[in-house]
Amino acid sequence: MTFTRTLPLTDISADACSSPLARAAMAPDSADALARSLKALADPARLRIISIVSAHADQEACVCDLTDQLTLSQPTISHHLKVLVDAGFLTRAKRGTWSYYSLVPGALGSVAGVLAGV
Amino acid sequence: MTFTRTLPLTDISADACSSPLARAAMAPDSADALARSLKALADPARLRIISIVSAHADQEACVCDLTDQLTLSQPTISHHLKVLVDAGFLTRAKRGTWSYYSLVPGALGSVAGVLAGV
DNA sequence: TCCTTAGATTGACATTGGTCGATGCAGTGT
DNA sequence: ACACTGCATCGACCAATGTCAATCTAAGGA
Repeated sequence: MTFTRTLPLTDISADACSSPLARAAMAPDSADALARSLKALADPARLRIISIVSAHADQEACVCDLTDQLTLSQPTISHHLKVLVDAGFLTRAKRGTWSYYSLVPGALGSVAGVLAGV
Repeated sequence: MTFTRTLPLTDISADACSSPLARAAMAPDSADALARSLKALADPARLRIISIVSAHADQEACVCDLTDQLTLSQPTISHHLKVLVDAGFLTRAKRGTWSYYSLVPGALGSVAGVLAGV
């Protein structure tokens, strides 16, 4: 069944506390995706890892660079690196005995951009 | 005791895998602070809350707006709101029976800016 | 071939974090 | 005064997360 109603412009749907919307809210899916990215970044050790990698002239650092500067065990650092790779912020390149980690270009900026637009 | 050594430009300190630095890495304190902010944002429900608040024309929403749109219990939503207020992303204004939450201007953009500069 | 080294993986542990039901509390209307 | 409503707080529970010691794997050098 359908209704046709004439309402004054000041009518606010059912609830007295609600105010009008200027635009649509974020979709649940987008919120999930952004939250996953932010979770990967929301750790001091991981932020420092990203910072150390990006501080290198060639945007690349090996694990030994990180174990030197972070007061964390090697397995823990390896764990954080995996989280960042899985989240798409770093890539791993193995050369000889060493593993080199690089920033994925634009990944951080993309998250920052989405965040600013929320 | 002090040393004076003459080294070729290609010398890389002690470790063979290390490459030169272009700039300093993030300080541990800064990493902690940024991580705290990101942790507050790194949850789908909280991102949607921020989005719903900012979607309102007056940048303000009451709790009933949120309980309508999020499939979460009222105490859970209240918990998320507290996290966001404590982190400095929202402010609370109680008027009559209702609590209205507003965005703190620039808070989100500030985090996005710091993130982009890491 | 054996030993050493760089780093990833596993398993265990303690801590944090998200969720809800129950309760408390301040405004509002009757 | 009383009941009701909107929201915050509390207590408990379970899942997710950060950390490390121990182990495993692959690459290099003797």
